[in-house]
Amino acid sequence: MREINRYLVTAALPYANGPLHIGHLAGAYLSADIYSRYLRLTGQDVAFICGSDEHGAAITIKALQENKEPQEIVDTYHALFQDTFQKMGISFDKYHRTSAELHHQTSQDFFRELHKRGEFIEKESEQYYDPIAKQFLADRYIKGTCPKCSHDSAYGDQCEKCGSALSPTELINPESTLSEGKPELRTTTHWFLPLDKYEGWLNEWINKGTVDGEQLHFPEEWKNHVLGQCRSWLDNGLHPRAMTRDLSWGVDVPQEIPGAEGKKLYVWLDAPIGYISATKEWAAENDKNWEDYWKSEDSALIHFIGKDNIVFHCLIFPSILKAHEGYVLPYNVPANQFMNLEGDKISTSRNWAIWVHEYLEDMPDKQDELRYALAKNMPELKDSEFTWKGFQDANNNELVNNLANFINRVVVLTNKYYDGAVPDFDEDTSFIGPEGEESLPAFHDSELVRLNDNLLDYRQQMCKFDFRGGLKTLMLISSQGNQILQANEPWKLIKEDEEAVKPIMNLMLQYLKVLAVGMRPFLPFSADKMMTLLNLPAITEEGELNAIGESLCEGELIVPVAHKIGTPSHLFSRIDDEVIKAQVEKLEATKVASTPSATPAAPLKSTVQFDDFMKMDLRAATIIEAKKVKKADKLLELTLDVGFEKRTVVSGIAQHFSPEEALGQQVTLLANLAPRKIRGVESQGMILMAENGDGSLKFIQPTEGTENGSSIS
RNA sequence: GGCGUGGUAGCUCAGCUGGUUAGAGCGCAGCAUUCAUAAUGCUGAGGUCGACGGUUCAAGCCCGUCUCACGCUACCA
Repeated sequence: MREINRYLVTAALPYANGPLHIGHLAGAYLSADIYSRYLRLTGQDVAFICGSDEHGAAITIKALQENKEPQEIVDTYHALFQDTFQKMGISFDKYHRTSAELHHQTSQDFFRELHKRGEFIEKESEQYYDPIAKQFLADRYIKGTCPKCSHDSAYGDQCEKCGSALSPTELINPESTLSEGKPELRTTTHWFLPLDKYEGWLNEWINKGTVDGEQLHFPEEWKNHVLGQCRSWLDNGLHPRAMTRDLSWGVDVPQEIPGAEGKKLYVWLDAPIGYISATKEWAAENDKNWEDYWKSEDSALIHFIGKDNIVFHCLIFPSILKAHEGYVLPYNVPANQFMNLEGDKISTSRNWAIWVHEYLEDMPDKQDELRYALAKNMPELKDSEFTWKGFQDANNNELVNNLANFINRVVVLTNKYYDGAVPDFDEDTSFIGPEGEESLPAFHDSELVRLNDNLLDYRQQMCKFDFRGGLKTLMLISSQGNQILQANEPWKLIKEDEEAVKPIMNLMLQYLKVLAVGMRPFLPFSADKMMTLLNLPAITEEGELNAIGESLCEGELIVPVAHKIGTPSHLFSRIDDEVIKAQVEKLEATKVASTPSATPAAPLKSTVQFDDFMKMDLRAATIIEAKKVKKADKLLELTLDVGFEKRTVVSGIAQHFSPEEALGQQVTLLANLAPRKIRGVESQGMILMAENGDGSLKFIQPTEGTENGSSIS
């Protein structure tokens, strides 16, 4: 196995079209930060890299909606991200952005190299082109009449009214949203990465960790859900994947390549290369060589991501790296699952989230409290749940009552008995250990060893990405400190035998330093306060953990005798019920605010002529049979009584209505829609639905007394 | 629909390659204690380990069926 001498830690690039919520932190950033800080404490060479993902159609759309330039949108969110991460203590070595010139160059060079090597397959297809704007149009840039509901401004990929997924060529009267002109079909070329060709080595690499027999990682160290997802894809066979798009906002395909005009790199190619360009920028600023981190056999590349990104980071990006040659492949991808909030999925669109920038305003200087609550309950192996009550309990019962209180009682006693100076002691003085065990000669030494054993447990857990376990071990150290104090009762003992108190208090002070350093990855702000409290030099994350471990092993003190500590001050404070109640109410209020009236209505579509409308034949009809379409989650097969005949219609409403609910409903039918086979069933028309702001669907129903088959106009 | 991952005490979660009475933290009850932010310590009560069936001397852990949650994917005129 190769030796590892440096680590490149990445956290998923956040997409610059909305603020960060606690799910983002719990999913990738906090884990990545904890791990990076931990590695630094063990003296490792670490580059912790991230940046804003600023390209893609979604950002252009948002810009259009808000009547802004895409650059304005990404500037706003990039600034917000930077600020939020910095305030939360996420210790990126470099936080970059994909709109940076360096990134454009880097990703273009990458594409060039792959192209030169002949790794791409070129595929032609017919696509709409706007002759006025002189570019191919992404699906989202084409509007037209929905063939399903006759909604007159359906997008090329989806009709927002009826929710149908569309392909641009299906639209009636397509129109470019850029120029409002009529687009024409033209042949366009795209470059595909033939993932199917890589199946062989990917299989070996994922399942055995080897490439050409060389051990690159250990699959048994990877998380189950990560391996499972990868194997699932591999077993089902991979397919070529387009690496370019016809878009206006993104990284240009190198223009010297024939056919590149108007083409942009696919964001999923562009984004992970952002890790590379960010590393380059960092290296240039810090007198490092970026290639050491990306191209050297003794570097470990670790991607922290959420579970929705697994395939990309475990299969597609590695394929890209390998096709280019010279790059290391990921050593581990410790993807987290998702964090739910108060019993519900976190949802940006439903505004069911705790926004980190708002938290920072509402709860000033409580970054570590949030970091603790998230870390303690991180979705490392399965989805987890965040509740405000849980947050309060974790703060009050664990941070305040256990940790901060332990620290405080030690500092108070030390100041009271020894005027703040670490006491010297007779090594043969005995006392009681945390489990109430009998004291032995030189007990203090063996207690230091025990402390080190805990530290070793902690280190092992941290190495295995078991951060919750590591945090728990630290809290155990704090608990054991409380136990030792309780068992020995120095406040009583001091009246009978002053000498006997000294080894106990000395040991407790050693505990405090271990806690301060060990907690640094989780609670960076508080760890610093602890060091100040102990009047010790600030933690620089340059191998302090190793130094402590070595000393403890040898039975040496890590806080020397006679060292003068600071005066007591509280590390954490209680969070009252009212504060929690206010947050819960704020969250509940978003549920009300997200009701249809508060959701912005879909923009009006462009004007149509009367004749266009008259082309549609709308009829009243009643659903007389309804059943689920097999092998389709969203489809109901409906039989409609249209008065003069019966029709079969397949409709994508199964997730909103059960067959029983649909049965007997009178609906509006678009009767002259061209028939189409869906999942083997011919659908003769389409029923009209209204979509509310919350995404729920309602039938468009004639009032009572309407006869089936009557014409609607 | 296919594939993947999970469903363990009131709550949030651990349980390695199957092995004696299933664990932790919080909450709850009782006792002890006061140095400390009404903090701490000890003891205890709580689980048919999603359901059913199977393999085994032995299953939370293996196999099958089902169910629920989440992710990826297909479908969505």
